[in-house]
Amino acid sequence: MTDYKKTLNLPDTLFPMRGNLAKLEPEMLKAWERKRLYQKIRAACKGRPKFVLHDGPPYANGDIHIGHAINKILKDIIIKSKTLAGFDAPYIPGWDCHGLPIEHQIEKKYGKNLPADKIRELCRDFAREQVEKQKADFIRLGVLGDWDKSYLTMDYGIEAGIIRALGKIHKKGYLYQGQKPVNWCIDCSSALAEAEVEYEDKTSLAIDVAFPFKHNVALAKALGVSVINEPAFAVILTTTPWTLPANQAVSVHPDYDYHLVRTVKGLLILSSELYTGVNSIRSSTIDEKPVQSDLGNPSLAAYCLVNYDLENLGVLGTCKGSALNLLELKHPFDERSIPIVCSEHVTTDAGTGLVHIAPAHGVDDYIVGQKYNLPVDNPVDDNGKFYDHIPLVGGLSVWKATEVVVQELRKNSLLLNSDKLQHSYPHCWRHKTPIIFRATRQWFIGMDKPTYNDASKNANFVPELLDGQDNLRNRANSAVTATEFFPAWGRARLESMIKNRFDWCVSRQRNWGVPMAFFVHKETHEVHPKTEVFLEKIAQMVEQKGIEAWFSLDIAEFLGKEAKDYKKLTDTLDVWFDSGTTHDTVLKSSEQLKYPADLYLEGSDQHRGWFQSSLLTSCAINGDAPYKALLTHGFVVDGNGHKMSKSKGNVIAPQKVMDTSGADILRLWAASTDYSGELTISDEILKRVVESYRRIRNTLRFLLSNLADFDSDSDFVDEEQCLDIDRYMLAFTRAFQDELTQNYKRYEFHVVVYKLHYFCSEDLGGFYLDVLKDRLYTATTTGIPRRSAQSVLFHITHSLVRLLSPILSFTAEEVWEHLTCNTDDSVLLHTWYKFPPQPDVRLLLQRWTRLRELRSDVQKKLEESRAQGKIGSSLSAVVKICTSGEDFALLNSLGEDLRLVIVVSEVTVIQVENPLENGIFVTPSVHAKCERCWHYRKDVGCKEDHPTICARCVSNLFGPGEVRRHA
RNA sequence: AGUACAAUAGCUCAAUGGCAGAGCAAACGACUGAUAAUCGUUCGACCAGGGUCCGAUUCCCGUUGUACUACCA
Repeated sequence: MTDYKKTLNLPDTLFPMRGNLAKLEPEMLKAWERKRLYQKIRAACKGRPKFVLHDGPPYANGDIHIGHAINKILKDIIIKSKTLAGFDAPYIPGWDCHGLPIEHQIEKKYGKNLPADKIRELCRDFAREQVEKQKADFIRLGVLGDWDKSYLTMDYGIEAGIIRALGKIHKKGYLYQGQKPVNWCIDCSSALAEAEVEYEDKTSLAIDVAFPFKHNVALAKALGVSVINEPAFAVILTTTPWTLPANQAVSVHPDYDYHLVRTVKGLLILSSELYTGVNSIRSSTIDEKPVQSDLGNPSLAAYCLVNYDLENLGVLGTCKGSALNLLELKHPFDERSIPIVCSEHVTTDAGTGLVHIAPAHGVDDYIVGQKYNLPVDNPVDDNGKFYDHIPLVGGLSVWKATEVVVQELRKNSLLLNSDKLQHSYPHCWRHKTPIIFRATRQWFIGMDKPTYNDASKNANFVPELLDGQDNLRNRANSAVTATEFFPAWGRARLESMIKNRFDWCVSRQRNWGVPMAFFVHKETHEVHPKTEVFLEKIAQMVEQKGIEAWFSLDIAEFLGKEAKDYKKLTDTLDVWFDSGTTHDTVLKSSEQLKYPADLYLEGSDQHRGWFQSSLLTSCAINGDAPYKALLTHGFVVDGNGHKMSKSKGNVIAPQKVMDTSGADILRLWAASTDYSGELTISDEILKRVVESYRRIRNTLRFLLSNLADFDSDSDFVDEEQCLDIDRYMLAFTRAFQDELTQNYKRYEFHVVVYKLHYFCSEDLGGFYLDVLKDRLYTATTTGIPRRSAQSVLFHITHSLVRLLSPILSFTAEEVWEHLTCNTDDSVLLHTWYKFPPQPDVRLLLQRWTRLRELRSDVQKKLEESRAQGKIGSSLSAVVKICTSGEDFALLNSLGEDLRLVIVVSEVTVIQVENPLENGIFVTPSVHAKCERCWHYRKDVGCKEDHPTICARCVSNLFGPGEVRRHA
């Protein structure tokens, strides 16, 4: 008996079924580094149109988490797909290195009493360490980039660039100094950043204060009543009585209703809106006393009167808060007049519906103050004491002042109530003492300040884009209009943020940051008139020695005898300014990159952050956005849609996934998830990803294994000589590639993954390869039918490996090595596969689409027989198809090849007149099974010396080989 | 609390003001020439609720989640 298995062309490859990615990927990374792959790609892409994705610098602190991973992977997929699409797409990764979080790390480790230059030195070292750690992980993800020349915002050149950028913005007239309330710790004598504040319970004195109206006539008019001839008061509640000396207004909500209520203590303005708070304010009082019924609902006014122990003697009038706008009040213990203003931040869950406004002591107050042009006079010094010249409380600490204020109010009969209140209050994280809000001198970039220059000089700036005046807000607005957004809602988000944002406070009182390298006049605080010249000189010094050059600089060297009138500004820049100006310090100065970038890609939080800081600085400097398009991805959450936290224990570390499953699994996950919303990850999800990876990998393996003996130089069969099904699959794959490259272009990677997977399992595994196996294995090795199949498999593999490579970079490279046997080459050095020309494939596609449907109909019937135990393998079956019309013609046209498409041993197609007679009938074959090709054929044994094989095999083995036209 | 985005089968994704479509998983079966693979068949879903409409998975309200902002007199 002959072993016919040896006569078959069975699959053969060294490409392993299991990826063993965790082990192989690091080796491949070494190989990429060894052959300088990134630099090779740059050389190969030279002269092509550029596509610049500018890397938003992650903050150089802590190990990378899954959020970093998704961001870098998406960027990498884009860079690679753009390269394949024929662009020169460089990638220069960056890091954000200055700022408070790093300074904190150093303080935590070394204490906070180090000299400033030592802190900066330690910070610099720390940041460098962090960068190296993160860089190693990013590289491990398979992210290809110029890691040797990555940019750090603490590079001396960039530090100098930041100072120059500040100079440019200053020159345009956007920079100004102003007072703004900040968190202030009395014990630190310093401003605190948000991160240095913690909330704790504190007991404060809550007092209700009556502000006398100055003009009853105006009040009467507002209320629509004829006359008011008793003293009237607007009543406010405050838990910080010490802020009353800085009071500049009383605010009402424009849409709330307000009553003028008669009491024995005078006429009081109180809101008649429903009280919506829980009884947190003086609850004991409320519980004990019934709410006055003649006011009807439990309104704020009703609650207040109960608290004040006053009887409602009648409501004289009612009006909307907006009607009270700009009425004049008398300050309760100062001679000043103050206005009533309107503000949306007034609420009904506590107080009177009227709020005392001290712009120097509260952010909301400050905002309202800006709107109404109220002065930001701050009466409190660095140590929390009122300045000596302040009446009543001069020289007192704010806490002492509280008592004095209360006494004064009581004396003036303007105190309606006072009570102790426990509430959450900000405290200094170091001293654990209550902080205060206090306005200090800060530097701002003005959103609405007119641009100071003639715009015509600026090549990029298009004045007609501006909506109205040339200022930063309008410039930013126009720039947003000119930007493309993925997904589209990003535009509305950025737009509304630009519209509503306040001036950008760019100064910080910290050590680890780029200095605002100004000389300011000791008396007037004005910057030196020659600032422009100085800044350039300083920038040159910083270029040599880093920011330390400024801090160690001798003022006399610069200013000579003027030095005594000026001081060096010790403020540093908000770290967002550093990253926000990378379009100026990195894009413009790099030979590889260009301004503006084609794309910025970050998490959705960066609408508030980097997207905006970059937009503002670029609009200030250039008049337009530093990017043509913005792409946003969501945050990573767990399988239940909840955010990851250590305490919940649902954190998935990218390092762990890479070390167990491999980076390609993480990449496939990242690509398969729709990033426009939140991205879910869990062990189950990863398990599914691994399974889907295996499917793709196995398909590639099968393709490779059937190309083992195929030499593309000598064995290629021209398209027109290929069998019908091969020509169909070629056309199909071309269309498939076109679709996928479009999906790549639109950044729809999850669609790419889905389609790739479908293609591998349905189009290839479930159809084409299934049909092809017989021909590949049993046909004459070098005959046209087999070479035709291999030619198309070659095209498919080359197309597929490229389509995979932006996502499954490691696996694609591994395939590439097996496919080309060239270890110097890389799939990433190529562009999308160029298929041979194939004119007019419409009919071809149509025919086979229908054939596949009919094939699937037969398979259902086969399964029925199989379930009944009539047949096992589909080759053990004989099929009779009764049909009519086009289907008959189509099936019949395949002739003998039809059974090979359906993968059964025998098919007869019968034309019927009546559609009711349509049907598919399956019976077991009565013939012997050919030992070689496993078909059940009547002609098995037709050759005497080979009694166990069929005629087809005989011809393939000893004759001219079988003839096939269709499949 | 406000704003934005999201919600479809166990998982990842589609489509649609008029029968909700895939792949994976699962179940069953076949094969043993892709074999820790492969092929086939089957099973399975519109966020609870309310509204607009002849009709809602789709539009509106609400719920839940996420992000940003505000946490306050």
